[in-house]
Amino acid sequence: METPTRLVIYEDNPDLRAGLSELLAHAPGLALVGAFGNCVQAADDVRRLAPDVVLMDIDMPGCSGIEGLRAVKATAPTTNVLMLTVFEDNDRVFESICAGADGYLLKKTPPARLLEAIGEVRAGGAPMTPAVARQVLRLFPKPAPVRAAPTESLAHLSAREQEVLNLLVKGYSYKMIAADRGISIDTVRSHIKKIYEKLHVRSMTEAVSKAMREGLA
Amino acid sequence: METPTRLVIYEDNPDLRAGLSELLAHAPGLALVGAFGNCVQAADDVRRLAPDVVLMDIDMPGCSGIEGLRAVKATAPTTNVLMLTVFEDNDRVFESICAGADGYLLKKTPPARLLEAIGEVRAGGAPMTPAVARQVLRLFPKPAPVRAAPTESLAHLSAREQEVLNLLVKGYSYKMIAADRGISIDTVRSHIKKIYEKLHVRSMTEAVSKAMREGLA
DNA sequence: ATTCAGCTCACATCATTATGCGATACTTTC
DNA sequence: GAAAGTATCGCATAATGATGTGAGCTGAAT
Repeated sequence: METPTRLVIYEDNPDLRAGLSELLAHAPGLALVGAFGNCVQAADDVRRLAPDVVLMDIDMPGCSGIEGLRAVKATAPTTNVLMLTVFEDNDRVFESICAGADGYLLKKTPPARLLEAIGEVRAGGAPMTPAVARQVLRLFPKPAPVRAAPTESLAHLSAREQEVLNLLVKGYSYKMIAADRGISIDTVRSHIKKIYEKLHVRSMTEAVSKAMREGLA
Repeated sequence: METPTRLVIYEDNPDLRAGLSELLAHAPGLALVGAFGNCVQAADDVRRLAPDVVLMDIDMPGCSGIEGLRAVKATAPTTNVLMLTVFEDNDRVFESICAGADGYLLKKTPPARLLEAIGEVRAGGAPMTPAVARQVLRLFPKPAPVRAAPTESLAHLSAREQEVLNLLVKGYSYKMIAADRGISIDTVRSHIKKIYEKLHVRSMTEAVSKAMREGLA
């Protein structure tokens, strides 16, 4: 490790930025070459400073970290970008991943782990907080194979209810479900009523939409 | 955490199985309730032993760990399954994820980290070796373009029709769509009729299901 | 032994959807 | 300039869905 890893930080909170800079500037094998409070000039910064790794806060006012991520990746695709966030927000995890983030850490990550993560990403890994990793797995499109581990809300459904919901997703009507399962249409009604309660929806369409979004693809 | 975490191990190598058992049997907060050399009876084992967490070796002769994973998830979807492997093989990572694995660790993972991972998965996380995480991320951006280009059938819809279909997917009723777009409910009917013709469906649910499958996620 | 959750069924009533038929008007295309 | 496609609206009827209330049966959990 002769040449140190060139590092750039984006973090809007001045205190936190100072803290991170302090920590990382003196770490062996690292060279902190820039620390910014916003990422409006990210493309420029990256071109000029040629960092190996970028730490990008995702929750920044004005220009969000995701835009910053896109700018960095558009300018220098090989730069490794680690996203930092306080939230485990589903949407942003997804967006970040689609935009090519190389890792995703919560801000509460201890400093030692942060240094470790920088090493890992340089070694071709993708450091992730386990909680985030779980979300990533959930987001994962589940094509042909057997689906398992339905999402939370879907998990409260009884076996029969999940069965009925599956048929709804296939476009079955009450009548068809009753015929298919050999039960009365009133029983189907009963199941569907419970499904609605549990999923907090009020129509078949909502139920189908929710079910598919939550993994019953 | 009064009740210990019930644990089951699948690992074909007797030495390694013994080692793991030794390690985990005496760990605080853990109760090792089973250790098997193959997973042909996985469904049965899980039903009988009701484990909270399963450690599944992915490289087993006869019945692969992925089949074991599927069996476990099919029998008890809430059981957390951690996959263990020596290889960072892309296909198997992918298959495991699709089958609902809750974590993915390399066998060279130090024992301490393994214990940590069990805790993490119980806490709703998805522990992953960084190298595996990277692969998972790589698998991601690819499905995205698929979604970006709506399938043929969806493309035949006029702008207005796609608009209406989008609202259907959000769970809107005819009435709500009419209000939202400032058009009469009969116009909504008219649009929806055409949508049905073009998509070859006969109900809102079918339309929603088809729309979501074909990219309107 | 009792409670509780899930599965089953019934009846009633109102709201919403599905479908057919028809009409006017505007654009784009041939 | 006619034809084709889109967007708009109206009316009517039959089918389906949404919701409430109530109730018997089972098996698992306490």
